Formats: sequence, structure tokens, C-alpha cells
Amino acid sequence: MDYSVKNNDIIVCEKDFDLDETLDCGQAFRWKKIDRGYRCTYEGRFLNDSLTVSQVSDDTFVFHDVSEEDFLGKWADYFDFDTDYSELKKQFSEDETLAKACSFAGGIRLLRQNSWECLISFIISQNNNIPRIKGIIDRLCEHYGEFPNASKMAEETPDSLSFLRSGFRAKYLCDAADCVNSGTVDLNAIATAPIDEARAALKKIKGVGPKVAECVLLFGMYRKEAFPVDVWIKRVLADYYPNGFPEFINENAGIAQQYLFHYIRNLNE
DNA sequence: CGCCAGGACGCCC
DNA sequence: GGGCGTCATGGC
Repeated sequence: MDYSVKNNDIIVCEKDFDLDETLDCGQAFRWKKIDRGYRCTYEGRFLNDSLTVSQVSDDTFVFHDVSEEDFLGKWADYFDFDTDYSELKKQFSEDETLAKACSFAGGIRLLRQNSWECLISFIISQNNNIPRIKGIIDRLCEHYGEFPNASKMAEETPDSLSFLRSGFRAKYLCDAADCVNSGTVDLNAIATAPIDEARAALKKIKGVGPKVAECVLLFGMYRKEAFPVDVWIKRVLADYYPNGFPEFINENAGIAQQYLFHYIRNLNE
């Protein structure tokens, strides 16, 4: 990653990065499209932080009103600028289907998000659509003035969460808050635990099944080997990989999954 | 009106 | 252990 400081902004030159594809592909739900780019109102990976970022050309990005220290210490990490996606996609492209997926939506990057926020977000995501997921998370943040931590949410009951209009998921959110707040589920420990152990630990939370657990591992714990399988990916696996997913992808299967997901969903458009 | 949305649960056999 | 109805809510 190449960057320079200009007034109060950081100018980043980075290939294989598209803001729309990365911030609106269903891995994060709190980035809002505004006139000059995107804004995350309450928190990115970091409590009570905010950022406005915009893309001004194919490979040029402006991080507005950010100190060099904050950029290097927070946002460069959040946007995974240490990873060479060009090299990654080169590897992926040895596979025919993935080659197509990479050239279709090659600007997606895996965000390094907060694990707790991802847990809550993907519990909300079950049997739901993206606009409504965003709406529920909006109301959650608005209610507290920020994305609430587990301790705050543990004070709630399914009834007191009715303002969310999250339906049957409210009781799941309460259980998640209880588990994390009481220490029954230790997200930091899970983040570095062996992957199967981590999956089992997450699934102790009510409303967390295989798909949600995998999303929390991938999007909230940067476990790149995690591979969320939803109806779309099921379709990809059945149609293009009847003999199984290529093994050389395994350690980065989650990132490959992102390209495939975006590709298959837009295939008919 | 019915159908669907990046699923999980409970119950069935 | 796989198959299926059910679960709230809102957009189309």
C-alpha cells in the first residue's frame, strides 16, 4: 500500500480495491453511502470511532480527516492493506470458476471487523435481507448512541428490544449478550482457538448455527479459512464443484467465497 | 395477496 | 441424522 498525507487527509493508492464492492457486499452493515463516499457513523472495528472514505479513481482513495497515526494504527488494518490481493487472486485464478469471479468483482477485500459486532450483525442476518439488517442495526446504534457492548445489551430482554423490530431474533440477541457478558463465551479466546473448537463454542449461543458461526469467524475474527455456506454458495458448489472445492484454496477459502458469492448473485443481471 | 430474504430450532421419523 | 414447518418483519 502506498499513501501520502495531504492536509488532514490520507491519500491511498491501492489496486484491487473497490469501495462499493467491499463495503456493500454483505460483510459489513453500517457503512452509509454519502455524497463523497462512505461513512461509518458509530464504529468501524474500534469503539466510538468514525470515518469518511471515498474512492476518486480506480486505485485512489481518500481517508478524510484522519491522522497518519490513526490511519496506520486502525484503518490500514481494518481494510486489510497488508494483504496482497493481487497475489491472492492470481492463485485463485488457477481455478476456472474463481478466475471468472475474481474478474467480475475483484475489488472485494476482507474487512477486519469487531467480533462482537459481527456476532450480533449475523444473528440479525438470518432469514433476512440486507436493507432490513441495516435498518435493525441502525435502530440498535441509534438507541444507545453507538454500537452497544455486551454489558449494555445484557440489560435487555426480548420485550425491551421490541424497538428493534427484529422479530424472532430478539431472544437470540439476548442470549448472545448474556453469554458474552458472563464470560460463558469468550470471543477473544475463540478468535485464536482451533477452528472446530471455535465453531462449537460459537454455536453454544442460541440462534448461532453453522452459517452464522462461519460468518463471525470470517468477518469478525479474520479466520480466512472459514467458509460460510448459504443458499447461493450451495448452488455454486453443486453447479461448479461437484467433486469438491479445490484444496489449494483452503487457507483462503473465506476470501474466495466472497468473490464467488458476489459473482453468482449477479450472474443473472 | 403470496413470496422471499446471506438460517436456526424443534419435532418428526 | 436428514427432512420439514415455523419463526417476525418488511419490500416487492
